[in-house]
Amino acid sequence: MSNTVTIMLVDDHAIVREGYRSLLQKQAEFEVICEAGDGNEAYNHYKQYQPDVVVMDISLPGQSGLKAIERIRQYDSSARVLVFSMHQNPSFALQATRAGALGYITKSSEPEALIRAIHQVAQNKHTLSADIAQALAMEKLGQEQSALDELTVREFEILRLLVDAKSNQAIADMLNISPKTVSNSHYIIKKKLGVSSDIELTRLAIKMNLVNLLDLVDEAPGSE
Amino acid sequence: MSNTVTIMLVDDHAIVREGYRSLLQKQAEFEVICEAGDGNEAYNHYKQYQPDVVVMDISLPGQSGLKAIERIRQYDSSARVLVFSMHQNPSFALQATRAGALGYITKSSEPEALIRAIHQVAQNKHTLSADIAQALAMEKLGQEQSALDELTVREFEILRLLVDAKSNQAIADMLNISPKTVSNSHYIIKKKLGVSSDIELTRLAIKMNLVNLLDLVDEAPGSE
DNA sequence: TCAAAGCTCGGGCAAATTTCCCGAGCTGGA
DNA sequence: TCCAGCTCGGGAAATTTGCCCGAGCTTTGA
Repeated sequence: MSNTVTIMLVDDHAIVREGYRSLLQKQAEFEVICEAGDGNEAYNHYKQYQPDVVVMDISLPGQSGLKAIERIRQYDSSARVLVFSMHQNPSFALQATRAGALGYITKSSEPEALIRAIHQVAQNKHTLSADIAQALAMEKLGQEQSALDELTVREFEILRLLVDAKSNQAIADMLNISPKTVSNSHYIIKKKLGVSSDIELTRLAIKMNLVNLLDLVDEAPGSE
Repeated sequence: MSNTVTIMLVDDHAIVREGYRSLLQKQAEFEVICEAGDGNEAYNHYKQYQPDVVVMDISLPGQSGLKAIERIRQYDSSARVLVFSMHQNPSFALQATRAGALGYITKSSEPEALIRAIHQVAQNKHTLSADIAQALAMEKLGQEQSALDELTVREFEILRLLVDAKSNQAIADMLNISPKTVSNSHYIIKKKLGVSSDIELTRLAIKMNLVNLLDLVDEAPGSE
């Protein structure tokens, strides 16, 4: 039997992809057959190359990685996606699995953990990195359920764009929905999260690690 | 003469380091002789291994990577540090060079750019990735001033209360003015600061250090 | 001392947005 | 098949924003 696992890497940074590619290629049983820099490309490449496993960073700029997972899973309901993210917030893991990811592993993990996780996912098994599993367990115990989990996948996605200071129109264009829907979602999100102003919303988002504080200082120069 | 360039990698994510190591080792003339996961370790390892070039992600959690650069340069004023960061904000590059870095390159760059940059830095030459150079030039043209100085004292005061997520009515009571005045000021402030939504306003305020980030994290529900 | 300039405060009012409710069209179970 | 829940957006009232205005200050400087 062939043990080779074909892999697609999705990350918006070319160098980062290159690094992972090098790392993964050391494992004889892995073969990185394609890469993508955004959600759209990921979807198209998936159809084209049919990798066994998709290793994806969901924090893609612009088009959400979550959406890409959904689309890929829609196209191929047996697609195996491993989310590989810098976010240690369990809510991200939750949203990712809701979107159809089989595994979620943080970049803080050991390299071996990534290797292991890919093997797991290749065998269609769920996998979570230790830190996330722990955090999730704590959350379950503590009942301190993050209000973020109340949000649907779509709402979560919209929230991320909102707190990224994108306009309703821009979000609407990005998600191919009406600005009115964005505005409605904005309202629902605030309601679910129990905040009454955008300022509170932004603070909450930062508190919840939905906003990378370092990005704040970043304010990309040529964006939009 | 020996063309080999010895390198220390500094990044808080082990997997990421592993990836870069794989990538760099492909170049025969590079040798990664040590790694560090935080600023302290970077400093100690530098003293111990004396690498030719330090390739460092400054976005380390906790102690800043900038601080580490300063310490390393203090110990060895001829240390050659290449900052390798996800941040496209030129001010990061500025801060990095102030701290003593010889080069600054973003993760969005091509892998070859990283290789080239390491060579440059090894030869004690300055280097900037193209995107940063461009952004810096733009900024010079754009004359980005501290917009906060435009605000009157009163406006500044109101701004601080606003981004503290206080309601118009609460602020009005606090300052003994009408909510309408608060609302007017709110508008004027946004206008002066050149933002169009409260989300942008909040982000800006955080960027400008008007908001105590510790306060934000403080009330966090399920963390720690 | 008077005028000019600038701040603070708030009224007015049209335009825009938010808030809340509603129904339609899916989809994934039970 | 039916139910539940998600997504999407229309409608309409309530609220806020955007912009302009003028009235009282206080400060500055000729």
